[in-house]
Amino acid sequence: MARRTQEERSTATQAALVDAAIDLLVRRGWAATTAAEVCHRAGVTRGALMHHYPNLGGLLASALDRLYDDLLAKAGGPADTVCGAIDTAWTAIGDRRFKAVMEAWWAAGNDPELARQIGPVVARFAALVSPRNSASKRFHDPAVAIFLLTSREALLGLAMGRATSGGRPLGHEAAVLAALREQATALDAISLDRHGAHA
Amino acid sequence: MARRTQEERSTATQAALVDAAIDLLVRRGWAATTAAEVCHRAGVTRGALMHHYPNLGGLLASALDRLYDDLLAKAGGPADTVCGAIDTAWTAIGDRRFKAVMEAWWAAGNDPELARQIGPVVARFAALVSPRNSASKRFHDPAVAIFLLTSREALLGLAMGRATSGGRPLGHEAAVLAALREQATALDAISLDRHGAHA
DNA sequence: AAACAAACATTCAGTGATGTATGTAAGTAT
DNA sequence: ATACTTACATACATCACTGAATGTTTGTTT
Repeated sequence: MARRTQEERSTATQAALVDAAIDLLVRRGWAATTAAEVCHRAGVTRGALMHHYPNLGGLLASALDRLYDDLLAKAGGPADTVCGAIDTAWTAIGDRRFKAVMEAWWAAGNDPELARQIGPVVARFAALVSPRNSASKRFHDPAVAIFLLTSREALLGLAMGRATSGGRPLGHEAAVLAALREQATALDAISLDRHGAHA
Repeated sequence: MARRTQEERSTATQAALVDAAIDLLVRRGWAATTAAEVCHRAGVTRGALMHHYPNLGGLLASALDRLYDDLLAKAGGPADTVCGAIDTAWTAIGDRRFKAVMEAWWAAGNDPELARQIGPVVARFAALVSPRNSASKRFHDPAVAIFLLTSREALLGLAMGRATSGGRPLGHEAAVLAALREQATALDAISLDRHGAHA
């Protein structure tokens, strides 16, 4: 470690804090994600955290924000097929780090104060996994819309099953995913007949 | 309040504690369900709690156990149609008190110690909302089985949506439920053709 | 290199939760 | 009526977490 500029130092410790926070949320949950533990894992002291963020909540909001960007990049742009929409949603929801989002989501549901602090980023995630942001006309078909809504709930259920089983996928997870994709593909075929011709 | 027998006193305060615990879990979540707060709402002191239960976890396990019995009675016996299975599951999952179960379930996922204490009762709930306990032969059809599994995940997703929205149902909840019941009814019709004739 | 600012580290006081220990009142047996 | 047990209440010691205040190092400016 030669000489590092101030900005390099800052971004390095911020990254360490953010990574440690996400990892801790995923592994041990919201309650165990304490400032002291995050700092310990990040290899800094609580003074560093308080210097960069107003409080623990501020760090967590920032960490979730970065995680959102990561998952968004991983998922790619909005899909234009039903099956693609399923895959996009599962790319985000099925990621093991998504548990951090659920932890925050769940905690915010019980704490209005916290909801104000991390509400915006949770809303971003809600939009990411929601079919509404897919502007494709094909999704305006009521049958498609309701299928996507139902599927999203099922994917969240699977994610919850994982989260409450130590991160291990449920035994029927693969089968459920396959069934959803099959239905989606069928809907795509129908939809292509109707709307696909005049694109 | 005339003279009460010891047993009456015991059951009364135990009921008060159990009810307060469930109510608190539903309204304010796991973290806010502290021994002091539960006792305050139950109108007793922490001494009473410690007298009847080894610790807070013991009370919560007992409370969830009673809640399980309540929801089981409300749901009725195992259904013999696909649509009935959906309704049965939703009778339990859709109950507002089910949030208490989810709170415990979620917390136990992050705390092995807690998992040992409330693991058994959570497992009972898992079985209640699982299609596996329906012994009907009709459910052995792979298409039916996978549909039930997928539906259960979707119902859990809806319950989670409620829980994280202050208990208010999501806007699309009714539509999703209707869609699931419609699919279930269709499966029942097919299944009746095949197996129903020779009953 | 001196002066300054940013990036940390350390310490401290306050809060809230928990389990235990002990005291008291209500019910039960003889 | 007395001894005894059960059902509580109160008081206490402890621990974990937090935010604030202060001290120290590292980098930047001139």
